[in-house]
Amino acid sequence: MGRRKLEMKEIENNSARMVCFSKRRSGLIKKAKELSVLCDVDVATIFFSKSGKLYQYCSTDRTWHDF
Amino acid sequence: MGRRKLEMKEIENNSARMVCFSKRRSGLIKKAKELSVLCDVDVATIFFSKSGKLYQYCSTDRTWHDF
DNA sequence: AACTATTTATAAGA
DNA sequence: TTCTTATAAATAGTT
Repeated sequence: MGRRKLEMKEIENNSARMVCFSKRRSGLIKKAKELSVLCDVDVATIFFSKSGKLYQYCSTDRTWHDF
Repeated sequence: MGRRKLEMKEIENNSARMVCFSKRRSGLIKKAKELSVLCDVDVATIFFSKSGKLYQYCSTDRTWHDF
């Protein structure tokens, strides 16, 4: 979607890649929430970013524990 | 999207709910793959279905091990 | 952080 | 259940 069709390869420009990550990450989580509600399914999603950050989403809203 | 806007609550009809789960699950995984490629991020997603089935996707394509 | 032109996802229908 | 298509939703580039 969007003004132009994107080629499916890494976005070279740093800020453009970060913006894309932010937008698509929230889009994916929105979809996960919808799927969870519509189909009564639990969904967990984890993102490991290039910069070493970890983002996680879980539809059951459980607390997260590391080892 | 689609012919009509869906209300955000569990789909009561069993076959309709299963069809929706199947479609949206593959849609979500497609989005996860795209995000992974475009933003050079690893993504893992796990679905726990009502019937007890577990579906998982990971962009790094690692093998899956249970405890 | 908003907007909007377009592309994409998908709910119903075939 | 697989394919189609009308419509809703996501989002790339812009402001």
